[in-house]
Amino acid sequence: MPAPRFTEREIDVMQVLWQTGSATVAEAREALGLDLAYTTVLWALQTLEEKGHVRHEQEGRAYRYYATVAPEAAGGRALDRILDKAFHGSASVLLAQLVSERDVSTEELEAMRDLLDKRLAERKK
Amino acid sequence: MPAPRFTEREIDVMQVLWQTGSATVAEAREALGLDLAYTTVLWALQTLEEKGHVRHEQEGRAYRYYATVAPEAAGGRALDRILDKAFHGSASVLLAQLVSERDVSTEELEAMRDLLDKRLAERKK
DNA sequence: TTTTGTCAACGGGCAATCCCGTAGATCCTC
DNA sequence: GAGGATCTACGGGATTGCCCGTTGACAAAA
Repeated sequence: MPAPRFTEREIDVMQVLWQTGSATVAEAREALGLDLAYTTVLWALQTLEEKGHVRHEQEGRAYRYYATVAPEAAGGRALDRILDKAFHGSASVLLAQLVSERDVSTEELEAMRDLLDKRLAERKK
Repeated sequence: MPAPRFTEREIDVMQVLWQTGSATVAEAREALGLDLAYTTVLWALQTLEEKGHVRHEQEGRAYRYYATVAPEAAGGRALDRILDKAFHGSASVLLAQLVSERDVSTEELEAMRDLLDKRLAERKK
């Protein structure tokens, strides 16, 4: 229900959780690579939990944190913003930018085209 | 050289400049629609200029502001971030999110597919 | 000349973000 | 037990984003 909006650090931490599935503070700190104090990472996780984007379970003496928001949901919301602000709401202009000036593999391009074909076929019906 | 990164308000203001081409403070304030004080909009433009994302020319007694960054460039950079953080760097997953849960017209879908076809054809050569 | 209106510049205030040091609890080892 | 390691909780400091009121410059109208 809540529309996730993340700050800089928050999204860094979320990325770790999305990639690893879950993490303790120490694990997240390690995965981040940045040179942050333990309590800084703890603070980020606690504020994320306060906002409901993360939950934790006790694991021994430590907390293990889990994302409660799927990356696609967060990404989708961010996409909305960019689409509106920078691409006039045009998905095709966004796509053009996405595949230009960026190395997208042939396989990926084909997958993308197939996806669109499929969606167009459905629409025809 | 400059890697544009915008805050909330900044992007609002940039959007005005992108849409209208240029604007004085008063014009931008008007176009924003939000109920902001004159000096608040001025502040936003001045900080944007400080960061090099905007420039101004004298026009009568007022300044006329222009964006120095194309919306596609700003959007592309933002896309980079999302692609990396929320979509594992996969453009196709991002595309899937883009066309689902969002109303994209059939024409637009076709334009997107054609774009990908074209790009794939070029790659074959 | 006086008044009025519009403009940029300047400074201050508030809240959020970000970061860390310290304290207190708990467990493990000796 | 005592000492060390590891964890969360708590509070404070620095920075940044954000917003506005006031001031002074300037010109046009009265």
